[in-house]
Amino acid sequence: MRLVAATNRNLAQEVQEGRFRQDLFYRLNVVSVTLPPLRERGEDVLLLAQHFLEQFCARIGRPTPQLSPEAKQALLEHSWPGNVRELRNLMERLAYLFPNDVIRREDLGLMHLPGERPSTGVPAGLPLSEATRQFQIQYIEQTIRQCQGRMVDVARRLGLHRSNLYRKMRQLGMEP
Amino acid sequence: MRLVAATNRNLAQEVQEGRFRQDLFYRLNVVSVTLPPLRERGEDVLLLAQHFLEQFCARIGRPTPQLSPEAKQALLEHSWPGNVRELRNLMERLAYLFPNDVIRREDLGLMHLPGERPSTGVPAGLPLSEATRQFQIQYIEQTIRQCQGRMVDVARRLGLHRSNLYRKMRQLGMEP
DNA sequence: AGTTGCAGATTTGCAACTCACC
DNA sequence: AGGTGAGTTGCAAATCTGCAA
Repeated sequence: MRLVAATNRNLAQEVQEGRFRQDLFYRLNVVSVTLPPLRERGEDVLLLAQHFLEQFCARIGRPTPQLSPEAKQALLEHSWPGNVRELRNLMERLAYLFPNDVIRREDLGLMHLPGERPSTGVPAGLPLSEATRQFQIQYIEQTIRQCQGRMVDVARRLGLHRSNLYRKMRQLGMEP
Repeated sequence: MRLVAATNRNLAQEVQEGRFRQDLFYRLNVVSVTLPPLRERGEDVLLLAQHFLEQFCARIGRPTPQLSPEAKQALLEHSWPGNVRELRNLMERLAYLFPNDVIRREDLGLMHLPGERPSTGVPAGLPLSEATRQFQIQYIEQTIRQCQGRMVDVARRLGLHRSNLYRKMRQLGMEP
């Protein structure tokens, strides 16, 4: 760990002082920029959480507590509107406020914030068929709106034959 | 450019398989998060645009069109409130909607906005099949993350039989 | 605009299988 | 020896698609 941390310092420093290859820096940049937001990074959330927790606990000189399985699940399900910053702050709070051996789900105090939806606009946990159904309804409705109801245009934009557009709509249970 | 994508994949993979220090990976991420937004990155916008355009055109098997000088100028002047994601979506739209040799400034339709962000997380104007493909990729990836890679659980949550989950993933073009 | 019939393509569930790991 | 989980394959049945009417 010490070694890696040192590497990091050097890297950031090199970049700032222009000794680090700009194209390599660019690569890293692209890699990172292309990375999805925290909520889409799955297990990384846990790795990061662990990392922050250790870091803060070490700073204030207390042993690092474990995250309970339920707590981990909660971390994975949270949408992290505040991205890494939010995760970091949460871990800091935990390090200070919960001097237990194990961090439980309740300790996190995450709860679903209103307006918190997965990036797809469709709630998680549904069967794929149902999730897809909801998505397609939204998508078709949106297209109908954009074509102002002209179904020929709608069908063309959706890449469907007219007949199948109607069939699809009936199958999805949309009436108008 | 292709190399960058490959590098990214490998890096993420290395991390997952534990051969790449997780904290170093985290460092890279932080480095990137701290980087200036797209609008301040000058010519990178054009490089990225070109890259995405090639990528999407290749996927649907059409020759890559050129960006006219005016179009390039427009790309550079745009403020990219949606960052790289927005740029990527735009190039995808172009690949599908404008089968011309040259993409003109008007084709970009940048000017207006920022209301046009669809609630679905998938860009508008795509064929339903392609839009659905993208949605399902996101949805499945999200589920895999929440199940931390245990494909039995993933299949159960998606209401699919395991075998069909794998078939679906291959059909959608997701390998890892 | 909206429907239907039909043939061909796709997708599904299911079971059975291999492979690896412990 | 078990036991678990990943990943694949062969069918037949169900579903979806394009086309023409």
